[in-house]
Amino acid sequence: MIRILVVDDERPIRRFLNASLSGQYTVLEAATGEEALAMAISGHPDVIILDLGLPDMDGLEVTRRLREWTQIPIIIVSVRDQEEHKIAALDAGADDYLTKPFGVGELTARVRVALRRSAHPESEPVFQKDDLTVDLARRSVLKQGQAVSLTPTEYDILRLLVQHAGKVLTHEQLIRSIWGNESAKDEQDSHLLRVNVSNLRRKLETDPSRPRYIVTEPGVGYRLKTN
Amino acid sequence: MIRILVVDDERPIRRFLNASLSGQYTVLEAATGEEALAMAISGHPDVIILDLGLPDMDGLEVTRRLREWTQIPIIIVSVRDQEEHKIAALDAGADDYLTKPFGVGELTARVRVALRRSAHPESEPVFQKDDLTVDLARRSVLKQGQAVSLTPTEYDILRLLVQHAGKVLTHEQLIRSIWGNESAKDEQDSHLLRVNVSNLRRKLETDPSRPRYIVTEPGVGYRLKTN
DNA sequence: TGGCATCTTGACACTTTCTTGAAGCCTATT
DNA sequence: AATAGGCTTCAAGAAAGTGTCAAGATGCCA
Repeated sequence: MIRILVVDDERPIRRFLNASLSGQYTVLEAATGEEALAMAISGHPDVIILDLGLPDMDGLEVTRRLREWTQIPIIIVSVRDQEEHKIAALDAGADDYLTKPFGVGELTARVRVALRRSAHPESEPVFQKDDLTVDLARRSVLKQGQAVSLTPTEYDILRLLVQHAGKVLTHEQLIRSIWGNESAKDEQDSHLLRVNVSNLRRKLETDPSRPRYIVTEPGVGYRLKTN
Repeated sequence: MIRILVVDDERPIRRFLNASLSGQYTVLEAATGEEALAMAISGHPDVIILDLGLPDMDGLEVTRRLREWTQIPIIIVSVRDQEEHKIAALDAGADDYLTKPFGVGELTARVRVALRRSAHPESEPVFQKDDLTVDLARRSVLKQGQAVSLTPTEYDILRLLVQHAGKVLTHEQLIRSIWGNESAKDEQDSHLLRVNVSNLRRKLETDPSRPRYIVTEPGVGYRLKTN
């Protein structure tokens, strides 16, 4: 049975959507952003219907957090009708945006569209090599089974490396992804990147001077070794 | 350049959409269903924006005909606001449905969503001969399965050779591509190129004095042997 | 407000790569 | 066989890139 995660803080709406969908799908529910993120991992939904107005976390943030590790279709459902909200949500990684109130028929039609496309199998969002494990879904990094605590910037770098494991990420790609799209060729940013990679290696590598995981591609960038 | 096919029978609307999109995309236009189907074949669009109200053929029919042979994303744009129209279009194979009037920002955002999804299948150009493997996507070079580390300049030369495998690259072409467009016929640069090719061969060839991969075309340039 | 973690910047040592000159090697031609 | 022109190799100083430490900023939370 196809599984749909409904995220909305208002109980009546969850009940309504549940009733509308449960005939054809297995419906999971979440009332907060944190719950949504947890359910997305444990519940293995095939589609997520997400309200933007959550009590603990903005829906946009939930979308971004999900997109750090999964391509599960996200259909935004919101009372906010302004164009900029729609654009922001779609660019944050959402697949569709429906303004409340909407017809159940249209919603299910858009769910069908999302499901039609997501027949693609995708790789596990987990990186494993030797004694290092990175689970993007859980945001956990383990070294010899021990949790490693990374700063947000360090985690961002590691996440990008994991998402492109085996491939070289150029300095520019990393800098753009982490500090924004502007800064093109700033020596200061490159330095900042090197410092962060150095810190990251100190936490992850057994011997930071001879990296096994994050290897330098001189003059180009960094790469996460897959073997 | 990414190509978008705009299908609408009203000239002003086509012009408007063309003006809105042509900054970032190549815009193709069609005014009728027949034209749309023909353009979808000949124009190789990456996205189709389709009005439902066409003079010769219903937009739904166009959608179905397109879906008989292609998965190009179709974004419906229509004045019809009733839910059953939306459902019918989405179930006919459309990816999205926007009701006129709509904001250009939202349209382009939804175009980006469509493109984001279809961007995935990337062909990875790989050069393989005997015990040498060059994977441009991963930026990896393998000799007998062993990773070979190249300097940026060496890799640049090899990349160019791989991209034109089998063909001769003149000294001038190589020098221009690697060190910039100025230096035309400088003996110093030619020497520099020879030194780098020599270093490259030392790393790649089993017997650098009798190259199997990078062969010299005397007086002309270098060539990567394909067989 | 102070404490805390993180971010940012600067300084410096270190490593790799680039560039250049010199010398030797092929190969075709006479 | 000698020669000339282009090609290859080697070596070393110059230039560029990289890693690390540590001291200010900055921002956040209690």
